[in-house]
Amino acid sequence: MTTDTIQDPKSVLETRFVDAIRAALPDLEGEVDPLIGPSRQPELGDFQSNAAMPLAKRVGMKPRDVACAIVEKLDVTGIANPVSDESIAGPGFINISLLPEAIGSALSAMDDEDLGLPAPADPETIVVDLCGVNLAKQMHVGHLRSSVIGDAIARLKERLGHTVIRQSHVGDWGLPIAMVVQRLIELEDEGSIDTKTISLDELNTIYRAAQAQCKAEKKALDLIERVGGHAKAEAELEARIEDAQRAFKLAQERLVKLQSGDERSVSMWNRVYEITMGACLATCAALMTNITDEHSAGESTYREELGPLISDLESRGVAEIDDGALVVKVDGIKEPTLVRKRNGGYLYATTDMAAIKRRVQELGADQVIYCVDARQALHFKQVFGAATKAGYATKPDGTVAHLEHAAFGNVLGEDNKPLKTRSGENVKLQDLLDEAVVRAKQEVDSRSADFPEEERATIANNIAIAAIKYADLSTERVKDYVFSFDRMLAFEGDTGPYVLYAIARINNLVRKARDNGVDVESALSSEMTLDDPAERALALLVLRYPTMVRAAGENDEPNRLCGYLYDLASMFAKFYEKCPILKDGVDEGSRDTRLRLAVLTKRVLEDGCATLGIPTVERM
RNA sequence: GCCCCGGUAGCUCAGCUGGAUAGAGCAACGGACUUCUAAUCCGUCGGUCGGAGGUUCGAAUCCUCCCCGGGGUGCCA
Repeated sequence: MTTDTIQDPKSVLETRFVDAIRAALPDLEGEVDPLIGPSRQPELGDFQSNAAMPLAKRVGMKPRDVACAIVEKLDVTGIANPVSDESIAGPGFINISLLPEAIGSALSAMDDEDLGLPAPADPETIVVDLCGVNLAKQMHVGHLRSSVIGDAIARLKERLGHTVIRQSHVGDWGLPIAMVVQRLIELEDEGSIDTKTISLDELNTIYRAAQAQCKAEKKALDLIERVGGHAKAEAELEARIEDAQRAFKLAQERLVKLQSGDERSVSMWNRVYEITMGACLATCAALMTNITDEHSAGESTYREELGPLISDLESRGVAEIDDGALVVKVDGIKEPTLVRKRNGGYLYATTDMAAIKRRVQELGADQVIYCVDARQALHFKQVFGAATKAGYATKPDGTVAHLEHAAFGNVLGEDNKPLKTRSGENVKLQDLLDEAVVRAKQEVDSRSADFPEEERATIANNIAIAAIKYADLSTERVKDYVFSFDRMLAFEGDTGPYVLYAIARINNLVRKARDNGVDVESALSSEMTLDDPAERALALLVLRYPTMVRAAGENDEPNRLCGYLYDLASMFAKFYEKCPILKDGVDEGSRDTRLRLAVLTKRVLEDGCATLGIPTVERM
């Protein structure tokens, strides 16, 4: 960047204001925040400083007098219109109107490869835990959020220049999996299934049957306990219990075989793994998330590490025996973290501690972000506390990694209850995607009948995925949200398709300009002079992009960037209505400025979508 | 019982971490298409920001208590 290009107006104003405040209040000690932000009232200016009010308290003056003193010392040469007492409003807001050429040169400065977001000098290594499917189970809407939000957070961190390692903590180990493996082996021996061709749906059915069997036992035992050994109840349930207990015992034995590397058990487990991951990773691909096999880090991969980890906790006195179980007690957390059951078995907290150890000490994470359901809040609080206490979150250089649970809420149906099918089952994620694509295709077919069939299919697919992801990303993460095809695909208002439409319009504009013989390349490097209010408003919003990406990325809040992209698309639509570009009577200067502004807007929209993992379309 | 998270327009949601008159979309009503793509734009209607106190120049935002909804709470994951 050359010295004569003007930086981001906000940071320039911040420097100027700090200088003015120092000059106006020479006795002031401590930090000074000029509190510069976009104007709340665009008719009064482009930016405002709210610094006078808090400063007034510190120096014991009236806010307005402080504002006057600041204005007197403020030098905005080269960036904004001169300020005076007229610029002060209300209790002491100072309004600033930028010079058109200052906006123009700031835009030119931003119009480079990285769109005003250069790579940081000290990038971090960040592990993002996402997706987290379970063997023998389909992906459902819960995985939608973990995958879509997790991938968006990962992309945001990548966009900020950090090194991201995605980790899918696949539920691929433990008794439930052993039950499926056991059942499959039985069914194979009976000759009633062919494991070479079995589908994930069939596996899922077997999984549920195995689970139900386990639950039947527990329910029966509970019932007997309640009726106090009633002879009739016992007789009625005896057979079922016996059956369930036998299955349970066989599953436990199967788990031991699996753990000891028994050939048939392991090969069946491998088959279950292949089938599940094949289907789930295909869905991840359909969702256009960057989640592949290389990101899978199943619970099974930690199994050899759990024993040594427990020994370590015990020998160093980090964990203690409590009522027969091994627990880690952490100051400030009432509930101790259980890491070993009375019967010697390990728990999910044990595996999660091993995961933290690996992620921090082997993968070198400065930060580990868990994109997991909000109901796990206490679990992660416990695990983070226990792992930190044990030193597993400490890197070899002695720094302690930041562990964070990026929690998300439920996906609800239109009845405001967790989304289920009519028969009360979890909605399969793939079914959800398929339906969205079908609906989008109908819309594209009717609106763009002249496009080739193959292109319409691609457009429909991208619009559907964009609609689903935008809907999932645009609300506050921790809140539940209501899933509605009609709303997200309505193509009206605050939706993914609306943002894509703005991009498509700009592409069309450029295409048309070329057709009209406009020298687009030279227009895109022309001097920009912004006169019209709609141009200025759009330009100022474009300039906020780097700040918005940082805010969204640093706080793990993709919804902020979503909101910005909608605002930008909306502002473009207003600009597009008010500022003709290729129409007759537009002088070349305005045309080139507007064309360049439109194309820069498009680049920001596309970059923002890419940063969130939202696909775009060339035309629609 | 204790802990966590929510409560903003009829509906679905924002609200830039304490700033000026609380904003969008949908729904309702009224306008703008031989058009640089109307999947758009403009206007009207719609609010005791769950309630009550408090903190201060200023509170949807911070602190306390209460009400409502959801979730969690030691040997499942």
